Amino acid sequence: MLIGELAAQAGTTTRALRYYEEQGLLESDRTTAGYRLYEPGAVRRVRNIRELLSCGLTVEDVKSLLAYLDADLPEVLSYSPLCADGYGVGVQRVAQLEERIAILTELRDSLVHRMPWLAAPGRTVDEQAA
Amino acid sequence: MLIGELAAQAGTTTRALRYYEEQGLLESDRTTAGYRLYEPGAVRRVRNIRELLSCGLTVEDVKSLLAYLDADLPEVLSYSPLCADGYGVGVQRVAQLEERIAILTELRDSLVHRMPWLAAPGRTVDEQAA
DNA sequence: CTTGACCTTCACGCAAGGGTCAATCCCTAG
DNA sequence: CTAGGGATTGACCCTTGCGTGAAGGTCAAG
Repeated sequence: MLIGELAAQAGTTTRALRYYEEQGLLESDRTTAGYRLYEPGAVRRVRNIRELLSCGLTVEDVKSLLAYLDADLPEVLSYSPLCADGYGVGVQRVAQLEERIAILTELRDSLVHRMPWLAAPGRTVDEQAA
Repeated sequence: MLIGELAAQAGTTTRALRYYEEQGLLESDRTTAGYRLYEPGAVRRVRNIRELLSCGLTVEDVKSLLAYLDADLPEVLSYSPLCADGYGVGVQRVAQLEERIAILTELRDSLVHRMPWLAAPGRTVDEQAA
């Protein structure tokens, strides 16, 4: 399978696949002409990579989970001894996401606080002074 | 007042002040030698700029509020006819912040959903299946 | 003379790719 | 056998936001 077909089957672009390879998330054989050559299993691998990325993991995070990328991800993530590798990554990333959320929330609140007439339809601002 | 002193009094760096000027947030006279020369009022202006930025407004946002930067910001923001200019900016920026918060929150939840053993100490995940 | 503050201009940093380039390769029709 | 069109290659710059950093030069004072 060439890169174009893999991209199509995995629902992404050739550009992204080359990027993943450059980042060390993906490997490929080469034809004599230098074309990247993939086995059918690469489709699942790429889908796994993309799902993890879309969940908020970074390329670095995914890199630390390389060993599990060819398996069925939902199963592995739920039950397996990936814990040793995955637990740290997951905890750290969730913590980071929550930190970013907290920062943005404070930002939002401070903005609303500074411009009271904004009367946030969202939340807080001293809990709407309720 | 030269740029170094303004930076010190406003609690920032000379680099940032030149950057603000480059972005059109700040003006300066020049000495014959080309040194930036500021009036004492510039301190408040810079503080206002920095506060608005730290509240989550962008440089572009602040640019649209140029006319109010030399006044007492809390007062202006709370009561004045800045509304015309500021309301749109504020509403838009709050909306953008809330969108980013929503994106990150979904990301966090999807990650926790994928790695159930994370058992978020934070929130949601189907409200902790409570 | 030398130090220190100042000047401008260019480049870099993050994240995950997108866009575009010339050159090379493969397959097919004529 | 050959031309053409589509796919692929690596390499380069671009994106967003808010600055930071360095290089190389000018200015004022001790």
